[in-house]
Amino acid sequence: MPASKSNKRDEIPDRKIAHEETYKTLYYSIITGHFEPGKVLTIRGLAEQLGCSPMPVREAVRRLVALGALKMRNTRRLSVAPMTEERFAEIWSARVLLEPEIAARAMVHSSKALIRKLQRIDDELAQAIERGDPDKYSLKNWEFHFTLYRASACPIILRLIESVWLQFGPFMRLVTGRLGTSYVVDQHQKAIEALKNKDEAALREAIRLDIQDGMERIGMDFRN
Amino acid sequence: MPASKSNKRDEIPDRKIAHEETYKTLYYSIITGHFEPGKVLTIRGLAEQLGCSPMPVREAVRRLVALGALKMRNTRRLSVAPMTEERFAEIWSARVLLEPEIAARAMVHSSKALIRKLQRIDDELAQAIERGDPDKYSLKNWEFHFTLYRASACPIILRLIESVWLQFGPFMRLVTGRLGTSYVVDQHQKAIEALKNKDEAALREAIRLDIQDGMERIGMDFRN
DNA sequence: CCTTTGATAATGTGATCACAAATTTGCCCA
DNA sequence: TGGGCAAATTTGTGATCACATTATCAAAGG
Repeated sequence: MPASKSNKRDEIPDRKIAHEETYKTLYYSIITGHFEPGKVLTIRGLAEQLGCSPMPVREAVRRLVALGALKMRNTRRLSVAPMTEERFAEIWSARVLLEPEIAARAMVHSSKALIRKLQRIDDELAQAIERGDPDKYSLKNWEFHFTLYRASACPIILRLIESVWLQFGPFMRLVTGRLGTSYVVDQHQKAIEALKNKDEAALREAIRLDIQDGMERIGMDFRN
Repeated sequence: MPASKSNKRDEIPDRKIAHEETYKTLYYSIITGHFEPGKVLTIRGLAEQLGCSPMPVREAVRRLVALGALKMRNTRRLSVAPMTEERFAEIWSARVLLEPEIAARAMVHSSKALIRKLQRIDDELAQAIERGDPDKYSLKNWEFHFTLYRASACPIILRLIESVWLQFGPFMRLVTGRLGTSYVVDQHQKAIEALKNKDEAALREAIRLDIQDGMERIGMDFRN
């Protein structure tokens, strides 16, 4: 403990807190589409599944309800947020509103290291598509977007986008099943190119089209 | 219980749930600026203050942390979200991004009843300014915006805006003190006019300017 | 065979207790 | 008088129990 006045910042690595770990587990499960929309959950059930007491699950669930990922009905029934056509359209709008903007802000802080990282993630994503691995596809797609968005250094807007992703994540489960049946232009590559060229308009457009492609593919499944 | 098949919808009025009531209480306190940014809070302290056990407070706090209103440091220290210049600028951006958009969507569902309601709220707001009542001013300003935004029938985007307001709410406390010292153009009236005329561009601009006025007044206090 | 109606099981909620970690206090020493 | 160290308090976290309410399901009734 060299400095006493400047070291008041709490930079403790990260203690293992059960409800935090529980939250992360549920977070990734939801955002990569492992939960079916509307699926009924129970706190005790999740606790047993995760090997902990109901207490940490209660707190993690409360956070996810606050973000709109889960829904707690007034009949004391917990479920994954269901999807309706209205919700779907609104999520789409919110994504188009927020994500091109944060991508543009990320470009300011762009670096060669970031571009390499994004390229590597997109390579792995392409592999996942080839191999027909929907779980890995979802994960890598999430990684690509949030690696880019995090570079923006806009934590508040990032949190808003996280909330939106948590709400349509369960819906991706329905689309990942028919992965690879329809070829899509790789907007991620266009985004990387735009980053290299420092072309903000092109980046915004690439993100917007990527959202459109993804949501249209989900939307196909939605109307059945 | 007349219909059995159609009445499966759970329209139970609203049971009194302690942690829900606690959340609402804290929500209004934060969003109307009753809490100082960075102020240290304790779960037990709030529980005693609200006259309940720590349990409901824990759940309410967890929700508010998820929305960015409160901050839980890894040293187990709970506080109102502090403010920095970067956070302030980002909140401003998020507001300009989201609020004119949702206002425009509200115009589609606009009605004479809505316009009357907004006019009444703005009258009360003007009274609050005259009387130098900062608490009522904050409340009525919140009422005005969210009454308008709720009319958009966009619950997801509305939740995002709620999250943003919860994050700059505590900061309003610093500005409401010098209420009335500087005259500002009433952008609310321009917004109401735009609603009457179904002029989307004018409504967007009124909301944008209202945000700008408000944030600039807050920003003045911020740099001292 | 379908609907209704009991009883039974399961669930979210709230309270209380135990504990480790962090903060605060108070004392001592230079 | 000022700064550092250790005791004592406070705090968030996790577990467990009790309870009102809701969902589940089998049996009775039409």
